[in-house]
Amino acid sequence: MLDTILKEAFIEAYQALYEKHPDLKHIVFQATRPEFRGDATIVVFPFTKDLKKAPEILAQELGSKLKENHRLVRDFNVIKGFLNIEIDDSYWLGFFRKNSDKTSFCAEFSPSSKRIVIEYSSPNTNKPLHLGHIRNNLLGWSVAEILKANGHKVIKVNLVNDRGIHICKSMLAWQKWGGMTPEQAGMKGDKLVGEMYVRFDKEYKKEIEALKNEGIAEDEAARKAPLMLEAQEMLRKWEAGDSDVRQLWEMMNGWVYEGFDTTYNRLGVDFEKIYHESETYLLGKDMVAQGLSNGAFYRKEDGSVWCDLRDEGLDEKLLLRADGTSVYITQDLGTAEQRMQEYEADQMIYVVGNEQNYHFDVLKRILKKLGKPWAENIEHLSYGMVELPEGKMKSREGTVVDADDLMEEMVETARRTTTELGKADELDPADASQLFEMIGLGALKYFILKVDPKKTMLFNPAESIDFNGNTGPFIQYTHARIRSLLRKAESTGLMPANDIPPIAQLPEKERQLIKLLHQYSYTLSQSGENRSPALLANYMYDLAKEFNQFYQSEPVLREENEAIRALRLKLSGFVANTLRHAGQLLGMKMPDRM
RNA sequence: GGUCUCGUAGCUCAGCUGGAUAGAGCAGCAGCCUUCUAAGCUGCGGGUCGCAGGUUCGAGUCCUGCCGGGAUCACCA
Repeated sequence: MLDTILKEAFIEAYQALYEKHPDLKHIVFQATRPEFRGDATIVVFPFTKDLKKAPEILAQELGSKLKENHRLVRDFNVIKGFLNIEIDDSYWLGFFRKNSDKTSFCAEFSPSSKRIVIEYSSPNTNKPLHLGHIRNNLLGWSVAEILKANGHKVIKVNLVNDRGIHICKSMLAWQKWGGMTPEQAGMKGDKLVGEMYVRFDKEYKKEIEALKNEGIAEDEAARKAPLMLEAQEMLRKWEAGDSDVRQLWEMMNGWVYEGFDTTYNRLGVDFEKIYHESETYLLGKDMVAQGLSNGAFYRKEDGSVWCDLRDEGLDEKLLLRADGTSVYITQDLGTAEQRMQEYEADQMIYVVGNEQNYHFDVLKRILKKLGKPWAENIEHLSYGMVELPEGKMKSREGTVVDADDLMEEMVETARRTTTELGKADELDPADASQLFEMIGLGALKYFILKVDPKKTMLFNPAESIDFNGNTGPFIQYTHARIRSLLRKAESTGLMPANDIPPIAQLPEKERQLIKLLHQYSYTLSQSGENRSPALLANYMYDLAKEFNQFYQSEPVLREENEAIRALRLKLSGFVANTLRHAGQLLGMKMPDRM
C-alpha cells in the first residue's frame, strides 16, 4: 500500500509540474539500496525523453514537489537519475503498531479469490517415494498453503497411478518369489512392493539374456520373454476384472498406501482427495468420441484415433489405440474435465516435473481443439529435477535417495548436533524428540524449497544438509532465541502491556527491520503469483539475518530507556510472528527453544 | 536432427521481471562468549555473469548466432 500511495503521489506531482500524465509503466518504486539514504527509489530516466530534461533536474523537481505535498515524504536526495525518498517515521510506526501482535498475515494485493485445484505427488504404486517425490510434495503442499494465504480457495488432490503393467510386474514377482506380507518381511509395504518390482526386472533381464543366447534379437527377446508375456496376461485379466488378480492387486496396493501414508505423515503433506487411475483411466474416451464426431480428431485405417497438431508445429498425437484402449493422455483429458466440473475450478494446477512439458503443451492444445474454453485454466507447475553429483537418480542403478531414509537421516543428524551442543539437556525425552523432528525436517524442507522451483537442483548425499548459514535451523534458531527473550521479558515483568510509548526517532536498526517486515505481505503475494515458495524462504533468511545483526548489537532486556526497550521487545515478537507464519507456509515448524 | 530449457565466486544458490559499485551461504583465513541462546555476530580473500554480436540513457536480466549441459520429440506413465 505504501507503493500505491507513492505512485499516486508521484502522478500528482508529475501532473502539477508538467501538466502531463506520466507513463504508468515507468512508475516503479524499489527499495533503496542500503548504501544510499532513503527508503524508496524511483528511476527517472524513462521520463527524460518525454520531458526533454536532464535526469538530475527532473528528479530534483519531482522530489521537491513530493516533499512539499506529502507529509509522508520526510526528505529526498538525488543521485544521477535516481530519486531516493525517505519515508517519515510515522508511517513505519503506524504500520508497526497495527501489525506487531498479529500472528496471521495476508498478501498485500489480495486478488479476487479463486477456486484452485492443485494436484501434486502423483506416485506410482510400484516404487517407494524418493527425493524427487519429496521436492514435488513439498512444492505442491507449500504452493497450496501460500495460495490459501493469498485468499484463494484451494483443493489439494493426488492422483495415484495404481494400475498398469508396472504394478502387474510387482504382483507377478510377489507370486513367484515373494509370498510374504510386509509384517512377515518386517518392512514397509511400499518398500516390499518396490523390491518385488526390482526382482521382476532382474529375472526378466535373465530371461532376455537366455533368449539372446539362443540367437534371438534383443528387441524380440524383450517382447517374447515369458515373464513379460505373463505380466501382460495379468494386465488383461485385471482389465477383465478377474477376481483373483483384483484381490491380489488390492492387497498389494493396500500395503503400498499404508507405506505412503507413513511417508506423507512424516513429511507433513496432505490431500483433500485422492484419485486412483484405476477409476479414471477410462475417462476421456467419451471426449475422444466427441472429438471424432465434430472432426477435431480422426481415425486411421487400423482404427486408432489421432489428433493432428502439425499445423501448430507439433506432431500427430495418438488418443486411442487400434484396439480401443486408452493411453496416458486420454485419461488426462478425462480427469481434467471431471475435476473441472466436480470443483467448478477457476484454475487447475498440476505439479509435475519439467520432463512432461511437452505432454502438458499437447494436452492443452487438444482440449482447445475440443472447444473446451477452460483449457486455458490448466497450469503446469513445471519444476526441475533433483540431481545427484553423478547425474539423474536411476532406480535401476540403485542411486535413488529414499524419502524415508533421508528424513530419518536428517532427524538423526539433528539429534546428534543438538545433543553435541548440549541444547537438549533440559528437555524431557518426548520434547527432545519432537525438537529433533522439527529441526531435521526443517533443514530438509528449507533446503528443497529455497531454490527456485523451475531450476534443476543438486543434492549431494555425501555432504549432509547444513545446519549453519542459509538453512532452516538458522531460521528456527532465530525464532527460538526470540521466544526465549520474550519468555524472559514475561517472567521479569518487562513485557510492555499494550501499546508502546511514543518514540521520538526510530533508531536505524529498528527502522531497517520494520521496513523488512513491511515487505512481507508483498513477498507473500509474489510467492503466490509466481508459485514460488523460494521467494518466501529467501525472505525468511533475510529477515532472520537482519534480526540477528540487531540482536547482536542492540540490548533488549538490558536497555534502560523504557520506550526503546518496549519497542525492541515488540519488534522481536513481530519478527518471530512473521517467521512463524512464513514457516508454516513452507511446512517448517518453529521451536520455542533449541 | 526438431523443440524447450539451463550456464553467475572452488561448491550450492540469490539477483525483486531492464536500473546505482553483481550478492549470500558453505569451504579457507583472522577475530568476538564473567552481558538477552556462539545452530550466532564481525572482518579478509575469492567474478571476463559460458562466448560473440545486437537493441538503449542503462543488459547478469530482452533479441540473434555460436559453445557446453539437461529434458523431450512412445500405441510408457
